[in-house]
Amino acid sequence: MSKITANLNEPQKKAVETVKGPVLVLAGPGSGKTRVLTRRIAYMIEEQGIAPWNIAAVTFTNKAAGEMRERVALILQEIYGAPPVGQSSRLGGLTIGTFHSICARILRVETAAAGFQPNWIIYDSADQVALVRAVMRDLNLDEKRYPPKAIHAHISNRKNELITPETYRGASYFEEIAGRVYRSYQESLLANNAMDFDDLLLRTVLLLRDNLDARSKYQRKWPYLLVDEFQDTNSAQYEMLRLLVGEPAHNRNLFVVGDEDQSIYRFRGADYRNVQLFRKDYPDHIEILLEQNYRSTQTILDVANALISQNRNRTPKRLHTDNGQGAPAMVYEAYNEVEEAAFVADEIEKMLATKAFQAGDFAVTYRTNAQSRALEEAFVMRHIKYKLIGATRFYERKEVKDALAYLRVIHNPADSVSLERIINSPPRGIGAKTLEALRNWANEIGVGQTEALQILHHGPQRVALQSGRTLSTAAYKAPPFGARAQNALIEFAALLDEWIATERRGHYDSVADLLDQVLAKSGYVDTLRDGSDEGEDRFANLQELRGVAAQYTQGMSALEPEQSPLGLFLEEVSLVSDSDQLDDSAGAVTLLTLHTAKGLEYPVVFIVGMEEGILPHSRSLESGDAEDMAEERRLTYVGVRAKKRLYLVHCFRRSLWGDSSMQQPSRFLDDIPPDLLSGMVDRQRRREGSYQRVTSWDADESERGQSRSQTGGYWSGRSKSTQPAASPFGQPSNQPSSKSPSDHSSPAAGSAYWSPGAGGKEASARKPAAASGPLAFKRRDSVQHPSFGIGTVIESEATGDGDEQVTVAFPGVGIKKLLVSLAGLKKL
DNA sequence: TCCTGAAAGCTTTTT
DNA sequence: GCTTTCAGGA
Repeated sequence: MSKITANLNEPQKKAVETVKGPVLVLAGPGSGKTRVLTRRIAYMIEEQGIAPWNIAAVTFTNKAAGEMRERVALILQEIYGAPPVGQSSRLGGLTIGTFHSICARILRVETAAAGFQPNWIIYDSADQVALVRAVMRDLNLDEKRYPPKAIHAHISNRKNELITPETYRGASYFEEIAGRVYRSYQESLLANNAMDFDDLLLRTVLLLRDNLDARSKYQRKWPYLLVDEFQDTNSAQYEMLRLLVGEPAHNRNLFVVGDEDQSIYRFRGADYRNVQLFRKDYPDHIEILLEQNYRSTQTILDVANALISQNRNRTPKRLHTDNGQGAPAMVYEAYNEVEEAAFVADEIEKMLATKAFQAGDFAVTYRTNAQSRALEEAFVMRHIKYKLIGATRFYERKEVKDALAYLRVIHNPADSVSLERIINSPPRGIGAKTLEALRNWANEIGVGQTEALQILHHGPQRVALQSGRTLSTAAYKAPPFGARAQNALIEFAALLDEWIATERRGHYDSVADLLDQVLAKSGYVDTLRDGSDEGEDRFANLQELRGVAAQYTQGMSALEPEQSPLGLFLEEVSLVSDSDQLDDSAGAVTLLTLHTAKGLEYPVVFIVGMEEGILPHSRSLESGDAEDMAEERRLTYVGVRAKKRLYLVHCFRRSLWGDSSMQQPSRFLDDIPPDLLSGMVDRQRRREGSYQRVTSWDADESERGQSRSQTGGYWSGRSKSTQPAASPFGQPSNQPSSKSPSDHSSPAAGSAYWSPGAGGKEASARKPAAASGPLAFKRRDSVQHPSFGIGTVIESEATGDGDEQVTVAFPGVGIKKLLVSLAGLKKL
């Protein structure tokens, strides 16, 4: 038996060892799917002798990709020891990346192979909308009647359905307009030598579909394909997979892992029905269900099940766990979002005080980014360290975008969107009028704006000579600028020219050098650092960007010859997401949206804003589309990812767009059986609009043994409730608790579990067998390893997939990182 | 051309 | 409530 599959349960083992595909794995939450994927890769390489360069694993975030690669390396190193001398890694040539990054690589290579400069750049969402807006202005379309954002979304959706401007057919007047914009937008992208996210997929699919050579080349390159989060694939991505796999008759090796219930990206074209398509397209596939959960307590799992079982069109799964019953999920109604945040912060403080948890154990999740503000304020006030994921994304900050725009224009002078962004930033006397004139003049000559600048700077003869092209006669006429404007333009053109030359000749060590030069000579930094705190903040962000840029050096382009360091830098920066920056440092509470929370797990999870209009979101309520509502439910389901404690919090009132309105508790709360919850609110009474402020817990409650007197709070519908009376820290008092035997046998349940001061007991009472439970090893433990001998634990941490990674110092051997499930470590 | 203050519009979710 | 856009004056 392979050591790689030791300690896996039967379905997991089957998923790893079934090397003949196609394989469809439907994996419930917390069922160890990352583990299965990483071990399968390790198994293919070491046990099956498959070359790593014949394997491609596709994920949806760069972070997941990076982690997967690290974990595979770790497994291989642990089981088989250090790689043979001269071979730095067993994983050489292994492709792990997102759909988008893999497509970008393919397109770069193919562009270069076709003899073109692969220096196109990738536009982010803001650039894309800006370009749509510019195009619509040219077409004289009313932005009020046709919001550029909506038009852009429509175009993006069509692209994800593989509809090109040529095959586009508009069914309504709006769509007819959108079609015109689409065509024009696509032309503009081409003129700017740019692609949007959707182009990366679309063009790769078209390449593979229409170009037999390219198709067979990549089919031969990657006979082994693995896909994570398969339910989040859109039509283009599914088609790309199909093309890479080839005819089903080839019986090529396709392995996909997904969970229809966790499909939450419908808005960007993801279609969980691809699971059904897969079944149909690969009738000989093997289907494996992973139903054992290693993450959560049974109660939390029951909550999740109760939520998701209301959805139709799903593959029923029976999720179960050995982790024990655990405490009920807690429902709390706060008066408003300020009190909601205060409640969350209070609870976290109390749990921190028990020492049973650290700040990094907590996640506070919400539907929309806007909800983070109140939480942040509460945390700042209480000096609780937190990290906020995603609100103002780093790469969307103005100063960062400006700096990148400079670099983009240097890399790709055709990029007029970036040029227009920086041409007068800092102000250098090139205002709207001058810009307009430049645009028109460039149009007239039939060149890009950067080239027009060069004509202005060097004269048409020299530009024509250098580019080897004939310029139109318009280029030789006097330029239409006033003296002042023309001087400003020429001065800027000279700067740009110098930078472009520096880059072309490779006269910079790292991208950071280039960035320094640009920011200094453009005067950008001087203008930014105006002495204000804000200026310093922004400058600090640029320094952070510089830190990233410093990693892109001349040396690295040897690996990817078709790209300059600058090109590599710009590409990677375009394709990272904010969650990729999520570090695992345990020092802070994490604030993040439900979407970004997917794939992560925390001992304690709060879902705030469990209200109609927030979760489910008003857009989904108003659309009346059952699929929209189903997705909101899946999103809630995805959010239920606590290992031990789950809080569902909602508000009585909430301020939205300035004014405050009454909120109804989320319908999803109604779907959870009351015996899984504590702190049940009498929602009937709530609907009648009454709200009772409770500042201290009454005698009635203290009799039940619950203590929370030190913290005032809001509570409603409790004392005169028609439903089972409930306290926030215990089970519903008149609910029979016989349902869960562990409630009685373990202090890790019921009131003691939740009350402050009982944390010590809780930690010791936990079952050591629980896979995702407490860690089996701690600092200073003496341990024995079969080959390394006796050592001392330096550090131990839970890995993302329910395993535990222990760092051990072995005297005379060195420091080793070991996975508990594999290493055969014994505690002495 | 650039700065200021007022007004409008805005918020799902992300590669 | 907050950010982006617009209008008007220097």
